Amino acid sequence: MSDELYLVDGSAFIYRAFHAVGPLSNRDGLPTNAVFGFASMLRRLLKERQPTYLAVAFDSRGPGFRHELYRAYKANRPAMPDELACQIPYIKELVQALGLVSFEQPGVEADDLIASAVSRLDAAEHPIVIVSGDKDLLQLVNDRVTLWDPMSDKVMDRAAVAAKYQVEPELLLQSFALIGDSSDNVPGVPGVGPKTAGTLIRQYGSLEALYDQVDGLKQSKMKQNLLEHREQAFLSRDLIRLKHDCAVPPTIDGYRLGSSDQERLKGLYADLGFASLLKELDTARPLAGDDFHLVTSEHQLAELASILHQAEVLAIDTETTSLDSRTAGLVGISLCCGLPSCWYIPVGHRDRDGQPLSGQVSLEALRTMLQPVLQSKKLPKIGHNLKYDYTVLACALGVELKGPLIDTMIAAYLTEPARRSLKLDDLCREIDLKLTSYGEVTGGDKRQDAFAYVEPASACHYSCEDVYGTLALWEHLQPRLEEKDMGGLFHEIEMPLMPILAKMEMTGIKVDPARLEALAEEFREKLASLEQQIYQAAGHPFNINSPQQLGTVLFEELGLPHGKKTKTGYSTDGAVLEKLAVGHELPALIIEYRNLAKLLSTYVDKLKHLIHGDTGRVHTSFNQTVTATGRLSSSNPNLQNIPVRGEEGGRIREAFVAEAGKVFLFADYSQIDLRVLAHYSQDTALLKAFRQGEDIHTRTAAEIFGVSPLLITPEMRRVAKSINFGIVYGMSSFGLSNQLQISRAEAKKFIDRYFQLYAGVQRFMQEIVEQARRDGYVSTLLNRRRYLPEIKAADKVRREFAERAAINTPIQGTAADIIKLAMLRVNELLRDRDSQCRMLLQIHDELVFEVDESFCAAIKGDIRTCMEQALSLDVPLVVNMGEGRSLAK
DNA sequence: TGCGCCTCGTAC
DNA sequence: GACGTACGAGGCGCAT
Repeated sequence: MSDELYLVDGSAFIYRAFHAVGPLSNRDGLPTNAVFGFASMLRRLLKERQPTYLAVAFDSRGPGFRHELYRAYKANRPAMPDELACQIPYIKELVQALGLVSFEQPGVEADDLIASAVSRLDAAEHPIVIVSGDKDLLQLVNDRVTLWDPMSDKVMDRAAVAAKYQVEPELLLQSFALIGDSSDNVPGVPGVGPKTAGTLIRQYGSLEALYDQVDGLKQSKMKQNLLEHREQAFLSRDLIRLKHDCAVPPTIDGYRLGSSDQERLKGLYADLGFASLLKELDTARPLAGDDFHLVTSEHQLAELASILHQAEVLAIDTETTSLDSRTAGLVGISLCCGLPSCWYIPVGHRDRDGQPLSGQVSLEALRTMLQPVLQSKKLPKIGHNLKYDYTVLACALGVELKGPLIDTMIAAYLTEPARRSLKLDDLCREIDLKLTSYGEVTGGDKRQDAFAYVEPASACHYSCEDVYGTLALWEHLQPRLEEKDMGGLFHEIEMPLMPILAKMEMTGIKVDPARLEALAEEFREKLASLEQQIYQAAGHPFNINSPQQLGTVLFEELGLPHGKKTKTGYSTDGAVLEKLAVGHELPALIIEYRNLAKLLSTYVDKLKHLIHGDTGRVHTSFNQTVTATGRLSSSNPNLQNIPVRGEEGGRIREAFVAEAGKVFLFADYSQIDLRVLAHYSQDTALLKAFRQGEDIHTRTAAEIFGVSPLLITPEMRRVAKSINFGIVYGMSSFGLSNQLQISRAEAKKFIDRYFQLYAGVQRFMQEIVEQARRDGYVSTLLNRRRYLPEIKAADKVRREFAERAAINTPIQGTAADIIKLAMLRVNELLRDRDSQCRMLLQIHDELVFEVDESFCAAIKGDIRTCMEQALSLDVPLVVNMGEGRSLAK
């Protein structure tokens, strides 16, 4: 950061930019070359000089005091062309958006404003750089004031002025008065150029002194010119003399750079079509990194440890050999217990041949020295995606991170779950921190363990930046969480949940590879046979997996009636095929083929590859920052969508088996969504149904069909069940008619009847949409938020989508809150009973445990109680339990 | 070859 | 266009 004040001659640069940059215009045909040139100049200035103080001065429009002195002043200048004039407002907008101080005053030029600023601040002896190419401003140069022309990158200081004009800058005005300035139509004295003027002024010191003694000059053409143009010389001096008494900020603080308005800049650049500048907006200020320390010895590590013992907070980032935290090797760890000091401890860096580098710390020393700090229950630990580091430290170092845990990724997610990126560098960019990218530090090395080959010094810089950014981010996010009253949700639920999820992931679930293999073989055989039958029925081979080709076969070649269409062609989804199956053999074959192909590729084959060699278990990731509603998600593999319906689905579940001597214990909430709906809506009928422990679908059927629950047929119950589900999702009569294959009129009758009986539900739906419109967001019982900006969209499709989300999110999200609470409670219950009972999976409304056969009966009731008592609603929460040796139950 | 989007299908 | 939340496979078009 430079301490100098930069005074930019804005008007001069506008002209120079206009002429220097070739023709350029935006999509609307607006000329943009001057704005672009101006923006580029400022960009370079800001980037290269990183000024703390900067102001831009502009000429005033219309004639000024110099015109009053001399009508011909600048008379030789053509008027500003329209193509330039129309760009001026954009340049001023740019300067404002950049957060720069700017001045403009009636009747005076930019030079005068700069001179006034110099005069004011020169007294304070503040160093000043005038940014201009205009020689008139050289008058202002002195020991602390220089002139810099960024175009030519020339700096004019006192010495340079003296060399060029043979006089000190203080005398330049006198000299210039004689020389004149043809570009401004300032006359001067004919025949007098820089050399002559320099000589004269050096000798006499001023115009007055010169003319006092002009008689003494020997007779010459020059003397004659001086005498003849005496008035002109004095007038020229008045024209060139800069005004020093304009109103400008009196102290340096008035010139301090404000913060730029990124949104405004984005809008401006977008309007002007400045793609390159737009792109660059994303590159914020890089970190200086002068307080980043590489720990190269155990002695230094000991010193660091003693500092950390005093710490009140600790940000952590681990660098590893793999994205898989369970198996990753530790390469280094960076720590920060308060900005800006950060440390990097290298432990696993290797040379090109894979040999360990010297100047590192051993894993053992790291563990010994840091364990007390890492396991301190008092010291808060901050990380970005801390579950990753938690797992690495547990698996690679054998240390369980303790203390209040703080994950900035989760914090950012809670404040705005719909964010498109939760990556550390993207979030840091929003607080104006530019972090080095992983690709930059590894030099594009694509190996999984590329980081191990990074020089410790570069690794130190990179890793310290991350940990610095993480702490800075937390300082930014913490108040935002509090503002939204989400501190409780964050500290009491999400963060304590994180290590529970980490342990579930580390534990994994056993999968029997032999069963999978047998299944794979069977499926492959069936698929091969189906494939032949399909080709036969179609008349020729084609790619069955391509909906496009399938559409051609079904609807063009075979001429079957096509139903709905997708954006890209005919729909061939299950519902369509189902209808076609009555009239032709092919659709039925496709349905069966699709079913098996899906199971084989997504589950059987995929799972086989994910079984971990030494444990025979698969380890999913439970993602805590993905969904819009607060649910968890599961990936690699997704264990939340293992098939459960259908015969083959059950066969896949059979491949998930409990360890010898153990059984799976299943605990799932009964109708949690509808119970939450009852609580939210306070609907009398719904509350009553749940309080009396009735079968809700049968009850609903009885209501809408107007018969005794005893007379409800399975078909009637199915209809009621569809409605109950549909309600939670904001389904329309169209959707219901589709779902049940009934007419829209019939579907509408059912829905109307439903709302008659459950009027409170309808009121809730209206109110929650209203609330979303008013607040811009909806909340769950535990204060989780989802913003729904599109609830005000003019586009009906978008708006209605947001309305359905407004209805569904409090329900789905509250159910997610409840099961998270339950997981915390159950975790307490099972504390220190790891060997007897471990939580393995969460599937939205269900928890799966692996329990000692002998312990199952004893713990079952307690788990049920934990879950049922997780949160007190106005209806009871009911949990169904089951046991089995496999997930097939 | 790699990426993003589309369609489809699985779960709750 | 029409039912909310996810993950992921395979196809396909496009940029590299």
